[in-house]
Amino acid sequence: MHTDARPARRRRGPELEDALLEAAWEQLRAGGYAAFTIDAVARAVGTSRAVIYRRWPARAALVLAAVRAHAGTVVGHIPDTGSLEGDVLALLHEFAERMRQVGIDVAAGLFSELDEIPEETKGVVPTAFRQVIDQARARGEVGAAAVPDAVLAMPGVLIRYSMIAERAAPSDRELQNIAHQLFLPLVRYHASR
Amino acid sequence: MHTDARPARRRRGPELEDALLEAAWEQLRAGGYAAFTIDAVARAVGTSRAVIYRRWPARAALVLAAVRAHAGTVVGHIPDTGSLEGDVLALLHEFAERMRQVGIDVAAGLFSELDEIPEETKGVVPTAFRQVIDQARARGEVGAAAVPDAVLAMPGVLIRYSMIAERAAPSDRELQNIAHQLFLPLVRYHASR
DNA sequence: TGCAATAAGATACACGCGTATCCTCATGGT
DNA sequence: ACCATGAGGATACGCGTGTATCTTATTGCA
Repeated sequence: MHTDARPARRRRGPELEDALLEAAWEQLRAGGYAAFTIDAVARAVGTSRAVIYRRWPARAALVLAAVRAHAGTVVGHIPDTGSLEGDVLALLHEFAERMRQVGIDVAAGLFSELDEIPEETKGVVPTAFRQVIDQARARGEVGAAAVPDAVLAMPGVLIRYSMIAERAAPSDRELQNIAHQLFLPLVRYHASR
Repeated sequence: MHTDARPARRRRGPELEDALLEAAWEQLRAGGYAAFTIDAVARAVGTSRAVIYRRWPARAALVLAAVRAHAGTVVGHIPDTGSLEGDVLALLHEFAERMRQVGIDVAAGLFSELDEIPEETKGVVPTAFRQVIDQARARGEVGAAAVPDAVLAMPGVLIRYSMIAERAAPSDRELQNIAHQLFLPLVRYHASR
C-alpha cells in the first residue's frame, strides 16, 4: 500500500509542503476525518510530526490547508439562469455539492473543530448572493432597496449548520425550502421597501 | 483545594450518579469545556474513570448530562408581552441568555462534539415560536395560514451557529436583526397567504 | 570550496481518551 | 446469617495530540 519509496534526499520548503498537503488530502479521501492522523501524514511523506507542527499549529489547520489546496474556494462562479429563483437554487446546490465533494464528515469536523471560521470563508456566500440579487435588479426583477447582510448570510449558515448537526448536506427538498420559504420572500420584502 | 473527604462507604446507583453529575457541573463551572477532564471528575468524586464510562460512553455525553441536570430545558416559559414582536424578542433573548448561563465554550463544545443534536433539543425552539405565533393569531395580529417549520427552526439555528462559529452568544443587535430582518417578515408573509 | 545558518528528522515526554482486566465491597435472596 | 451476584474501584494499555530537545542534512553566502 504505502511502500512509500522515500527519496534519500531531504525535501524542503514548498516542495515538502506540497507533499504534506498532498498526503493529508490522500488521508482524508481514504479514511475521512475520524481516521485522519498527523502521524499518518508524516509517515506517508517519510518525515516526522515536528515538521508538520512547524507549519500548522493543530490538526484542524492542516486539514483546512489540505482542503483549501485541493477543493479551492467554495463558490466558483456566479450562475446566470435568467431568473433570481433559478440563480438562488443553483447557488444553493453548488454550495451543498461542494460540501459533499469535500466530504461530509470532513466539512463537519472542520466546522466544529476550528476555533473560528475564517473571515474569508464567511464572506463568500453573502457575496455570491449579493451578486445574483444585483443581476435580478438589472433585469428589473426585484426592487433597488438594500438587502441586509443577515439575509445574505443566512443560506450559508443554514447549510453549514446542517453539516454539523445532521452530519449531512441538506437534501434537495431542504435546499428548495431555504430558497422558497426563507430566502426569496426575504429578498423580495427587503428589496422593495 | 479538593481534599474531598471521600466517605469510606461506597456509593452506588443514583447516589453515585448524582455525585458524578454534580462534580462534572462543578468542573465545567470552574474551568470550562477545555479544562474539563473525565479524570478530574472521577477524582473529585473519589472514584475511577471506569465508573463514568459505564454510564456515559464519551466525554460529551457526560457534559450533556451534567448540563441537562443543572440547567434544565432551554426555554422555560412562553413569554406573553402583548405583541408578537415583543414575544419574539423575549424568546430570542431568553434563548441566548440560557446559552450564556451554560457557558459559551461549554455550549459551543457540546454542539460541535456531539454526533447528533438530540431530537428533543431540536424541537424546543420551533415549538416555542409556534406558540407565540398562536398567541398572535388569537390577538388577530397575524393571519391564520401555516408558517413552515423551516421558519420556526431558523432562529435557533442562527443562535446555535453563532455559538459554534463565533464562540459567543449573539449580541442584542444581532438578536434584533434576527427578529426584524428575518423572522418577523417571514412570519407575516407566510401567515397571511 | 568551505562553513555557518537554517530547516529537516528522530526521539522522548506528559497528557487525556477510551478500553480491558482484575480485585473488592455492598446487597438482597435464601 | 450467609453467600452468590453484580456494581464499584484500581490499574494498565494503546493510541493520538501537542511540545521540547537534540542530531543531521542542505543551502547559500563568504
